[in-house]
Amino acid sequence: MKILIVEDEAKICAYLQQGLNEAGFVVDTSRNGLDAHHLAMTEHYDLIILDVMLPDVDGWTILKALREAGRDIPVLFLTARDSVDDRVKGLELGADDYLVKPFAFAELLARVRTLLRRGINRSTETRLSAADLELDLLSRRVTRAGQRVAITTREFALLELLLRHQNEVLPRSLIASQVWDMNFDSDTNVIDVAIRRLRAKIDDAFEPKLIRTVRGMGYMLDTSGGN
Amino acid sequence: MKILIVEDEAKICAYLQQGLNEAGFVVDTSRNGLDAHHLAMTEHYDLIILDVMLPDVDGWTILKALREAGRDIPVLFLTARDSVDDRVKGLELGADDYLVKPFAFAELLARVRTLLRRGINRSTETRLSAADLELDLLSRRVTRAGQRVAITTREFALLELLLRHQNEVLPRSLIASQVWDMNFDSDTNVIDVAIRRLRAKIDDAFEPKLIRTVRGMGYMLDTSGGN
DNA sequence: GATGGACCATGAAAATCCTCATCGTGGAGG
DNA sequence: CCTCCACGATGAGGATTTTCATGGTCCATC
Repeated sequence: MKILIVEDEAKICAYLQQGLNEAGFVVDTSRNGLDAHHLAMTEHYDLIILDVMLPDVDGWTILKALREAGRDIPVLFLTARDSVDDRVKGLELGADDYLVKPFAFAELLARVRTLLRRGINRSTETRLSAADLELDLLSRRVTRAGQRVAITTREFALLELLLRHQNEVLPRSLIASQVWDMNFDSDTNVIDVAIRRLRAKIDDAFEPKLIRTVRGMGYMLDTSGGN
Repeated sequence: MKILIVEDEAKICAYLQQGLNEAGFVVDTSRNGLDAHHLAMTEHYDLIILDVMLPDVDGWTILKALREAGRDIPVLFLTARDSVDDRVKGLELGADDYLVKPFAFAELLARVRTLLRRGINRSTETRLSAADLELDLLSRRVTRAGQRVAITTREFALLELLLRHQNEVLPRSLIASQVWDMNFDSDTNVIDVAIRRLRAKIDDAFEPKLIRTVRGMGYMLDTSGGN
């Protein structure tokens, strides 16, 4: 599997390359948009990791050019934490996933694998939702019944996981591995507490309750309205 | 590469197995000490991951038996956070590394790889030290000039990294990748702050200063006493 | 239907961590 | 030698996360 990394910051670029190499991928890198575009048009890549902020041409432009040239390579966007609105437009151009800096390498790797596994692109997921709960992956914004809800990083990760597996029971161990990097400490209740915080924010003041406890199993995001 | 996991807690066992499988290892598991011993004696493994707390025979006994039978398989111990003194003895029996629960999977994987890479066992590292600074890997205890110093998880990870690479300059990016799971946010000073906290604990009140800043490069643990 | 135990919920406190603003300092270039 | 600038140090503040203690609830068993 061959991956092209387009990222101007040398350190980040080097570490992504190293990390992905160690994970068994062949990796090319480009530090600017023009070379990136050229490479993407001439070489064959299974995936492109594309920083939006580049010194010359920005990421969207490159993506757009690729798509217009009929190239259906999966693209994983790297975006900076701020400057939200700007970015939305880019993702609408056909990126396949996004990642907001800063991020853990494990996270990147997981997404890379997902993208590669599902083959050619499956169009952008900008938001997830269940009932009247909406979660905007790009801006990391959450609304319930139209109301904006403030949410922290961990809470977001947890909620995203729940939403990506609606109506599936998620065992604690799975949650721990996804949201806490597989930190399975049998005698801690971090997850319970995190669920509690999440409920306080998105369920306490609303109906129907979305987060359901499945005794002895774990938690699930239940859209059936309770039955 | 074939690994044997000996761990009684089903969840942990399953997740280790899954994780290591995905990382490309062949994995057998055992939920108790007797089977584990039997497997280790009959099958060929490149590494054994061994929980000390088992329902029947404890980890040390198994390790001891293996060593006495002349089996030089690398062993990675999993220990619980508490009950410190008990454990020290086990490690003296010839385990090759240890890991204190809870731990991140990334950490486990790193150690597994290290152990496999360096081939047959290289005897236990129970503690690291530099000048009058001592760090007990098992109990996660730190002393400077004989005085016990309280330390947090992150601080410990950072200090361990510095100690494992004494007199080498560690670039920020490397530190970020090791201590923060490759969380490279170019404009944050988490590392600086963490170094600050560490210095406050192990350097401020002592001489010589061990943590040295290498301008433009990073930090290093310097045992040369400053020159 | 009572009892006990495992499992979960919850609030509050404590620990830890990160951000931010400001200050200090070393070194290059004048 | 002086000035300026980039880089690092530092303290304070706040946000987040974790721990802990307690209380509630479900369910198996008697």
